[in-house]
Amino acid sequence: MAIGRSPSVKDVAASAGVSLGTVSNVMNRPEVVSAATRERVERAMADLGFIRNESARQLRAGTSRALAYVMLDGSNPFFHDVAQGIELAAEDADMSLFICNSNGRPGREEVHLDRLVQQRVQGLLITPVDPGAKHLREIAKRGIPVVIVDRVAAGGEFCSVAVDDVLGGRIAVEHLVEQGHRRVAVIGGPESIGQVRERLEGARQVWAELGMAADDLTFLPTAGSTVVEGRSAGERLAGLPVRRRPTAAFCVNDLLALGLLQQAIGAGLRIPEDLAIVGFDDIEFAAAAAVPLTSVRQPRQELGRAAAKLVLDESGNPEHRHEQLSFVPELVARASTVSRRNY
Amino acid sequence: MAIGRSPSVKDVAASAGVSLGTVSNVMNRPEVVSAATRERVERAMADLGFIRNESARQLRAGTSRALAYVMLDGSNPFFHDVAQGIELAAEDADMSLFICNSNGRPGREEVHLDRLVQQRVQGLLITPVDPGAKHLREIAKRGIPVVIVDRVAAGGEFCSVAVDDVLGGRIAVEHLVEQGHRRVAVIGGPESIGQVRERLEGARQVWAELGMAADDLTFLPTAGSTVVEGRSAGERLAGLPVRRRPTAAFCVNDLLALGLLQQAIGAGLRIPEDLAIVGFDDIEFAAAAAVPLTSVRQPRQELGRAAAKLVLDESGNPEHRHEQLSFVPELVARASTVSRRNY
DNA sequence: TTGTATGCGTTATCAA
DNA sequence: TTGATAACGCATACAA
Repeated sequence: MAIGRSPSVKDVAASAGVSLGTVSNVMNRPEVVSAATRERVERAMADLGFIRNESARQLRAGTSRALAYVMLDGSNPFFHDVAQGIELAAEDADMSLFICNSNGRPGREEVHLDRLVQQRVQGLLITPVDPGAKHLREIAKRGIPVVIVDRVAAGGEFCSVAVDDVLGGRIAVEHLVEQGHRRVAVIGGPESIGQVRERLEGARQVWAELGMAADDLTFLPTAGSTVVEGRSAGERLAGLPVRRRPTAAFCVNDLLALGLLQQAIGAGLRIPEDLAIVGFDDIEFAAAAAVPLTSVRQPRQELGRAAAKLVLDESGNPEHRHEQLSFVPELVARASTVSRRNY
Repeated sequence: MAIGRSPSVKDVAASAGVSLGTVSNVMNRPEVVSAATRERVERAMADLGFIRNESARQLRAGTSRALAYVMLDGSNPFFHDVAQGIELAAEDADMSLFICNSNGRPGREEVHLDRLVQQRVQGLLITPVDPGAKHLREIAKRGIPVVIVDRVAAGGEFCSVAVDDVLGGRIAVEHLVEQGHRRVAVIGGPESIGQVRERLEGARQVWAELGMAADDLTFLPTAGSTVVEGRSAGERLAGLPVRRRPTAAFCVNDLLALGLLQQAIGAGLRIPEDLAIVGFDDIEFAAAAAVPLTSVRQPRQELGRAAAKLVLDESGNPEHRHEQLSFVPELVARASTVSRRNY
């Protein structure tokens, strides 16, 4: 019964007493084979524990039935929600999804990309370290559909799916001004990240439009957008003289906001009375924070789903044209900016 | 220049004016080919943008150079840290890692598993929904190394890597008793999960050994181990009459603990004075909580690394014997159980 | 309806 | 040192 290697179509054919072509037909065009032989073949497959060898099928077909997503930062739950959206869309299309993580390192990103091209993935989704990197263009040139996720593809060379970050910055700061704040800090970094710049720009735009003094909008650059950086930003904030100290902070992502929140509470500040905080992304932990975090919500799963649909379209539809999809962010107000109780 | 499909060794051979075997040699045994031809071939490869087709190589080799990890719950950062550890070990062995997520659903798990077997992955790591499920045994029977992660493989059929959960429960509760607590709640669920039972058992063991009254250790079962469940457990706790209400809670994971923490703070309790809280896993968000969370630390990355080494060994070493590795958990005391300041 | 033959891209064996 | 050739497992065009 047990043979050393995995049983192949040939083994199944022999066992069922049919030719190898018939076995293949049972799998791929069952309607052309008679019920009797089909059943015989199916039993043989079950008996032998036959499982199709995907490599062989793929070699024959020229391409795989797999998509891949290279995410930027595995420690940020935001990307997992995006991945989940991609996964669901892939599932609908009967595709596999391989998830890789570059951790923000260009080198790792390239290693993953190389491997994925070797695997001949049918499509590639990526939140790149550098959206302008030339290896992305090279992959696209090979005919592999590439979709940029959570970044805008400059120059329209790729499809991309993102949220309107300028608008996101606008609604965050607009909300704070509505809550009565007149001195606001924008916290985030590094500035090399396009999103940081755009969210900051949105903040500045609306600040000016509302007639606020430019000096009262402080930008506090950080080395990264992590919890740790958020804490240290909080310390820097605390170091400012009281009369110039912002009464509210807009953090370019929730990790930063969570760090800031923690530091502020530890320092004895009341949230939002002493310091109001707005984050960005609305990850699950935002709502679950000790003081539930107001955040600019990105439709995380939808982002992923839409991106997956675009790769699939580019891969299958000869009429495909690149699109830059832009989603509208939405403010979710919670206790970190709005005090429920008035004492 | 541009040909429709990806260039193959044949194309490279033609372009370099050598035979296809020579091209293969350049890739796999460069020492046997003369410097001059090697260089010529390499230039041709670069010119054409040749990238080895992994499917073909794999078909030839019979197995892939990929490992896979099927994780149980993508929304729990714990599993991402484990995955990261696996990834690092895979990288060292020059292997790819495919990450899948069953989300606790047996059906998804099986779909992923099927696909991975079709891909002929070289080894499989999994935190299974049900460690006793027979499909795992079937995969192992095919000769694919299977390692159970974060669960103990009962019966020794597989290798497994886990933490001593009974001990984890012991040190958590021991710590609370040391802090002076005499009424403690253990929160977690569902009870079908072996770890929940074991951590609870450890708690009961040490409770008895320390001579405490059995009645004063309350088990509060939950439907799952999520932030939301933690919050609702907090509400149930608050509903208990004050004199029977526990002064401390041991949650079987950090997500629960974070939810409980949030609910308790929202209800105006002081942490740890009114309620002390211990979590389990020590995920990154534990330290970053508003009140930093005391937690039973699992060596998350180490778990992953060790698991990967075991699959690799099982795959390559004919002398391989199954092992059940057990790591020792460690208490990380933070502000949620120990008040720094005495007013 | 079923069988036979060919090729996908790679590696390895053997001969030159 | 290099070249020719077979084989991996599957899908398909074509023949029977």
